[in-house]
Amino acid sequence: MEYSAKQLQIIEVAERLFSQKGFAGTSVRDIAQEADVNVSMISYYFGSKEKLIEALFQLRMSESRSRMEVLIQDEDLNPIQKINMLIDSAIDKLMGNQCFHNIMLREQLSSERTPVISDHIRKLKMRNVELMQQLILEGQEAGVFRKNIDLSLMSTTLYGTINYAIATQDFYRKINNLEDMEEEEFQKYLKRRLSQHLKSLFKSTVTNEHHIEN
Amino acid sequence: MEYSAKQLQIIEVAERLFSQKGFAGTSVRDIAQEADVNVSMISYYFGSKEKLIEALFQLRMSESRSRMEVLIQDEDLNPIQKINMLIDSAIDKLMGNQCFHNIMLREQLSSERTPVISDHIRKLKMRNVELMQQLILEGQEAGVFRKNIDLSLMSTTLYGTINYAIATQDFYRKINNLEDMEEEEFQKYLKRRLSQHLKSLFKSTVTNEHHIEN
DNA sequence: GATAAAATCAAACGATCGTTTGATTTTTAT
DNA sequence: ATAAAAATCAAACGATCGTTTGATTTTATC
Repeated sequence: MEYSAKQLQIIEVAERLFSQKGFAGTSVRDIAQEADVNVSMISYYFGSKEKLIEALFQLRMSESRSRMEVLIQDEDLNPIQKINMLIDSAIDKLMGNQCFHNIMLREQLSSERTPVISDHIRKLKMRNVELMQQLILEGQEAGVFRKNIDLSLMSTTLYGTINYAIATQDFYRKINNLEDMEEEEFQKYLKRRLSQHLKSLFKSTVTNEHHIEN
Repeated sequence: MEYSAKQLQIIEVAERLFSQKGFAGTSVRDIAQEADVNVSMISYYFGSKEKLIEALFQLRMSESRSRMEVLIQDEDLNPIQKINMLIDSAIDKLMGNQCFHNIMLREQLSSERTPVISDHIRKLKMRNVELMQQLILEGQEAGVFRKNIDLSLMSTTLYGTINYAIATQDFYRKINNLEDMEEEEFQKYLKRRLSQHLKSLFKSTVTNEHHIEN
């Protein structure tokens, strides 16, 4: 599906507003006004408000054809390096599309989801979990990773941490006295800290054998 | 503030519906119907829909007077044991009030928040972060914890992981072939796995010195 | 059991919702 | 230049929104 400049404009405004105020909390008149088009253009172009968010998902999902799948095959990288690449790739993707991933997280919190959208999300999550599973199994076979790792919870920690960090970034700014930092600089800073933090977390967890008391 | 049985009934129904469909996605008529009261009773008791969700926050926040603060002082526990207690306490709290914490997470995703509510959330998060900070500093002074730990990102990982695990629990069920498990049993199972996972994560990260390449 | 207060209700309020209509303008194709 | 197609618009549609009204019933107080 190809979209005209006007259509893309509508989609992008909708993305921002859905992210800020939620789907139900955003009216088509809000979108029309900020996108500088007539209200009726939304139904005219997309059919309905519901179809609009589906178009947004369709578009963003089609863009996310990840380069990870091929990079993962690289023989020159050791398991830890591959995991680190996966972490940075996830950080880049989520922090580079904060509005969209905010919407996606909101969708996952809802119990009344559109089948079309939840299918998209399920497929994407499946890909992510399988990717990490493949990487960790590789590391285990190479003998560098410990055996008893909860694969799906490792994914949960990766995406849960990034999502939550993005959701609470204002709070992070405040308690770390970074309120004077320029927005762009702060984004870079947060990315770097997240990267260090998650790599440290994953490396030590995945490589060290140890038992948990209690 | 004291609430009658009817008022509590309304609050509890509202909590469930806000959790399932979001605040804007839930109508006062939905709430009234499921709570088996007349629509006007919501304005009559709480003043408005907005005041209703504020009452919900007020109530749940007042209940959450954590026992952690005192248990943390226990001299007989070593730093790791205290961290483990903090983890289990967080899991219990979030998984025991999934609806409310779902709403709270949604609020944090919104940029147009009610000041009353975002104040409550900020205060709660501050408490949590300070608690973990205190524990980790204690471990560092005792010489068992490494020095370069991103304190606020440890909190982010703890709450981000639990929140995301709850949000995606259906997916977790599916990929781990647990679809036949009874709901109650699954909740216990997820709690146990989360506990093991997070304790393993924290212990290895917090105790082992190592540098991160890249 | 009379009186006041609290609770409950159906109905209606004005506002806003997503969507459609039908006329008009702009663009495209011949 | 002309006809067809696409885009744009103000206006209106019916539905639903949160809230209020005013009458009625229930409960509490003496």
